[in-house]
Amino acid sequence: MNILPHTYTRLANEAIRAAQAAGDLPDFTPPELEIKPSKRAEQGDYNVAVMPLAKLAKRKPLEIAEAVAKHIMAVDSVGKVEVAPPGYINFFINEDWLRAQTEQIIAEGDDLFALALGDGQRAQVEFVSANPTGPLTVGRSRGAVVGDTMARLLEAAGYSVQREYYFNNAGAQMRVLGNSLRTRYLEALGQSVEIPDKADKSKPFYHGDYLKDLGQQLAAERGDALTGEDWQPFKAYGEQYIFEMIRSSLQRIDITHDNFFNENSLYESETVWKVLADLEARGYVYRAVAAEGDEQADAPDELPADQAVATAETNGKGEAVWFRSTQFGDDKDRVMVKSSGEPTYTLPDIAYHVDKLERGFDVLINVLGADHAAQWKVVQYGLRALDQDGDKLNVILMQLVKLLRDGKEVRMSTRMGEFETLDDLVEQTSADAVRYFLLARDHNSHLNFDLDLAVKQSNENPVYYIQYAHVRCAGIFREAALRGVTDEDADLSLLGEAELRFLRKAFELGEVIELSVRNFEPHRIAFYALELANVFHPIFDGVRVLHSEVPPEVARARLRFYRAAQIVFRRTLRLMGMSSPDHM
RNA sequence: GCCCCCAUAGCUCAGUGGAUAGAGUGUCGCCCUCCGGAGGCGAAGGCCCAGGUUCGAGUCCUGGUGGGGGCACCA
Repeated sequence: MNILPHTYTRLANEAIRAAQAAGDLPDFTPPELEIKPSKRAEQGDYNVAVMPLAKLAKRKPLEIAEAVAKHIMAVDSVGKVEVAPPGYINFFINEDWLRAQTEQIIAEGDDLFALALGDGQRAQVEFVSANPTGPLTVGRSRGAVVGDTMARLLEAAGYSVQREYYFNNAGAQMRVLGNSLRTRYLEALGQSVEIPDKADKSKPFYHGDYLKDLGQQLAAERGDALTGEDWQPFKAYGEQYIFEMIRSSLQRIDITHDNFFNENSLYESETVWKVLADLEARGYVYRAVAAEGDEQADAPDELPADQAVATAETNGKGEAVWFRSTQFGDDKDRVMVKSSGEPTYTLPDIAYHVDKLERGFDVLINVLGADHAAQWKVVQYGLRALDQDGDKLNVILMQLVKLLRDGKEVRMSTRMGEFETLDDLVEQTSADAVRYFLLARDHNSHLNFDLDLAVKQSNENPVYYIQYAHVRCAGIFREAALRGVTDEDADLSLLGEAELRFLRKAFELGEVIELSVRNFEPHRIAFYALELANVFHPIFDGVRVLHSEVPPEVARARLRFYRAAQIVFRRTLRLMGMSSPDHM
């Protein structure tokens, strides 16, 4: 399907050169102009300002616009071209052409506006990537929805997309999980156990109810067979169970990953050490007690005694291996290998992205929470240090989700067991509502998820307004079938102004997909869907099909139009991972 | 203290350097006997402050103010 502003942009730029060739404009090297959608009907459907050319051409903008407009070639999709002061060229869509596009929309069906931007390139979206320590939180859910929608849009734009989930099942977190589950298991067996206080940070423990449930399940299945075991079998059991939980939660909102990547495999393949050696060979690594140039890195004397002890224990005073990330613009160098000999998460993180690039992806997208803002930069510095194309790595950095209940913020912590899960949200609203609400926000904006509103509002929120448009289309076809009315051999020239308004909006879908993909802004589709519904409903009110005063040939044309409209809504909803109901 | 993000209608938020800044929701008023009531029409109501760049700034830059996040040999 044609992306109109592309066509118009090409026409405008060709016209400038044609005007120069004809002597209507002086010779100068013109910058590429870009046609943009108009805000008002009298300004055409798309327009461009030629003011930037005024200095180069040494002419008044209006004269330039007139000279350019004169040379714009006639093509099917352009109705007329007008010039407006102080220097705009306004393009009006050819309405006959637009009416005829109804057939094109129907022909494309579920592949409506499949673009060739990606040209078969391989893209990878990494998202969710939560370690298996508990159910998915609301914040992770936002990343899940944003990541999956981004993947759908990339597919629509012609990329071959892989959805990946990165996890670590070996760290201290997982040991805490194993120990926590062990405690719950013993508790379930009736043994007296000590549950650490939630506020006591020196005794890490996962307090969530899901581990109580799991402990009981384990006790029921295995009796007291595991009482002699340490944390490890519990960790293994918990990990497996929690991954199942996460997977099924994601499935409820129609999200499936193609690949689960275990951080540990980077050690098994020794990629981690190869990357470190490579960095060292390139001179970006040094061994030191503190970062170079950091004079007050160790001043334990100034710390209170108890903290000084803790620092000595956890930090040691030995040499660590540092990455000279400051050479790439970082605030400070980063530790890659602790003095204990154990890598920090930064080293495998860089190795992981080296691995991704080695797997041949052309575009990498990571969906991360804002708390990882500093971290991904280090990864990019690492890639650059290794002479890899760090620019292939793109990040959708989401601001955090604030959950509101009774107008108050709900503080959340997985470890405290205090959080709303993705499942909670789905149960309280619906999968469609969760997807829409978590998507319909710019990633740079904080997202306030008001639970009361989401629950209470479910009868009058945008989700239903959008889906209702699809329902209404389906309804007409049900009724038409009963009355024996069909849309075969429709004369589309009978479509009126109202239908054209919708077709114009429908044509913006291609631009929305393109902008979403180009700027990694999947939220655009959510706002577009609402705009589309806003255009649709008033039209539906007036443009009737099965009405006694509507002549049969008009009814036929309108029915054809609603078939196309239904396809646009289904496609749009599908791109958001939402259902397209026929009844409500 | 340093770094990043945000500030637009009562509330929640869109807005690609271009012409007269848009939705949803809330409030108020009105409409609909035939495929709709989870509907339609209308009204009131807004770019945090101060400079700057530009032919043109909600959008870019600088400095404030207010809010969120990050600044580990944790992940």
